[in-house]
Amino acid sequence: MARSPHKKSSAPASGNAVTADLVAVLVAVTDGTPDIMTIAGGSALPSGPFEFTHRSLQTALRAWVEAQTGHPLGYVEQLYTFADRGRSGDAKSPHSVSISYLGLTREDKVGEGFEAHWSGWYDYFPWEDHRAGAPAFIARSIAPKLKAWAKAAPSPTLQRERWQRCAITFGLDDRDWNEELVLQRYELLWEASLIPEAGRAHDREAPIVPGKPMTADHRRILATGIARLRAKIKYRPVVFELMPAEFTLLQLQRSVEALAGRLVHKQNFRRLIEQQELVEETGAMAADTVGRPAKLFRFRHAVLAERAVAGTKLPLSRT
Amino acid sequence: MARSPHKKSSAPASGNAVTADLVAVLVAVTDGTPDIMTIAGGSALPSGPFEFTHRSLQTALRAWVEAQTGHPLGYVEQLYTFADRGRSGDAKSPHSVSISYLGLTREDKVGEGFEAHWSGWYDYFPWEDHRAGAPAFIARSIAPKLKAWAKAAPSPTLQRERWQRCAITFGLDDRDWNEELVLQRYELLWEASLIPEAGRAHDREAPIVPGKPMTADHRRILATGIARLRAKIKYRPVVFELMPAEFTLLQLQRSVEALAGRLVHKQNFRRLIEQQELVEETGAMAADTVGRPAKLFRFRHAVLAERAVAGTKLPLSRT
DNA sequence: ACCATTTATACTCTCCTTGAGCATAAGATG
DNA sequence: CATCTTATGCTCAAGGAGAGTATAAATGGT
Repeated sequence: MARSPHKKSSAPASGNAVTADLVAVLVAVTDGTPDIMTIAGGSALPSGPFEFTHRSLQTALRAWVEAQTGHPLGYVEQLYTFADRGRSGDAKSPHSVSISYLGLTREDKVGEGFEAHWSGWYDYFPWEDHRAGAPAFIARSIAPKLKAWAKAAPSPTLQRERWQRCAITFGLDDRDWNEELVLQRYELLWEASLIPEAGRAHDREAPIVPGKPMTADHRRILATGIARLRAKIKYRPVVFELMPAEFTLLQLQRSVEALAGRLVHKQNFRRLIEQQELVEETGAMAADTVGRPAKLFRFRHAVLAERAVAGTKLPLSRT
Repeated sequence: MARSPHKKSSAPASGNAVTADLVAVLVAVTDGTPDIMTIAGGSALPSGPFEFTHRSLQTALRAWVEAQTGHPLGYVEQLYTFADRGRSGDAKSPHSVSISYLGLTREDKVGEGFEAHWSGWYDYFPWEDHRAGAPAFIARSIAPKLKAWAKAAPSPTLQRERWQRCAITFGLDDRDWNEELVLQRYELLWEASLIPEAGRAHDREAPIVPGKPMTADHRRILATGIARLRAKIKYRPVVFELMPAEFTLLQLQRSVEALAGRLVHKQNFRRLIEQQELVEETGAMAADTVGRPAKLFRFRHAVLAERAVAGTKLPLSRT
């Protein structure tokens, strides 16, 4: 950076030209399955160069997604910006800045003629789904590999620190599982060379953990998006962006659980939703259900005005 | 964005070249005053083009700041990325992408020969300091102007919505003050043309609110940084990045209060800090104090390992 | 020496939230 | 009609948060 006081207009004549790319984590929930939009057979997130014909980054993203899926994006939030030095080894390759976004959409139809389609996000992060308890392969497969990695640290102190980190992020040694640590877990697995994308030559033989890989750092971006969303649903009414116009409280709960990757106490969930007046009855009842029919609710859009900025609560502890 | 699946390397030959700028919100706290680093006589945040000789954006920022102040940056976090279409009207001006960062630093010395210096952040946002209660000019000056703006809306419904928004963000009509809504307040004042930076020609005569303006959108970036920091101190032990090696609990409390812009209950503050084992006694006592001398504490760096990712609590309600 | 003042520090108390469980209602199915 | 399934209402105990009381340890003035 230069010392000169804010002189954007006097742009450097050379060397600093870059391209700007957008990368999108588009989320939808269908029948309790959280999906993300992917291209290239599920091996990449949708991405492309930013066109400066748009007013802003967000506008560009919305326009593109809406053209792609035919549906408006309910909620859009910027995630993170990286700088890439072009492909390694290829000095001619241009520098680029990648700006990633999280987008929530209600429907999961993808326009015809596009190669984009929806993939379940737990295909990429099977260890993140704790709705049926901690997946067995964490204890059976991941934990031992992490232990081996921790043991491989040069000093006993470092070994202990590594293992402590593993135990915290993966909820080992009787610790609680923290569903928000998606990115930390991914980065830990990367460091331990348990992720194919990390594949350094000398680690080719390293044992690998389940989960579908993605191009470049796309799985990391996805992890960032999931982490952000899991944190956000706890204090902002964003879940509703993923719901149909009318829904039962159980459907709402299932969506929250799908995102959080863990179950919540049903009665407490209802208590919180109702006491916050986030929803109102439509008067109708859910059709063709098993068991007692449930009331249908709709999101009270008024709350967006009442406390567009204020909080929401969900029975997911925020420790 | 293009439909092509992830082809960064096949960069567009034209039109998409941009420059990347970094903008920094650097925060330090001295004697209960939160400061930010500014240039150009306090009218701009430090910024400059990103040099691709650095490994990453964060590295570039750190290097630059350390060169500038001679001190390592304790904590760095990305804030937001904007795209600018060059200066309006100047078609030749290059497009640019501005990436803003929040940085915390312990000392507030600025290297010699630089024009950078520290400014109190409440100079720019006087309405954000509620440590001595709500500033009188909010009720006396801001609220009436906001009310006038709300009344100017075309329909009664819109008038009500506008006013509701004002009341929520500024804690009017007996609502609670929410210190995290820094950005929302700034944007509201902007919309109401009460901010010089908003200055549209036809509003030149509009009454203006106290607070020092900044170049371009720098005050908005600063608002983003303050908001982020106010939110962060509630669940991450970042305050310590701003403290000297040893401090009393009151000093720590004053720093938190300086950032949050509001007072906290002393006994409860201590209770929380101690029960979380964030600090440990140094054994020494504070010198030359008024009143009973206080024990000196230091931050327990171990907690960064123990729960690098886990939470912290402060007696600031998160409604 | 004594007192007012200032800050430090230890407890207590009450209300609210949260996590969890029990009980009952209202449908479908055989 | 018994049983299964989901919906929905209610209670209870433990912990946390907000706020107040009481006491201790220093300083400076009279």
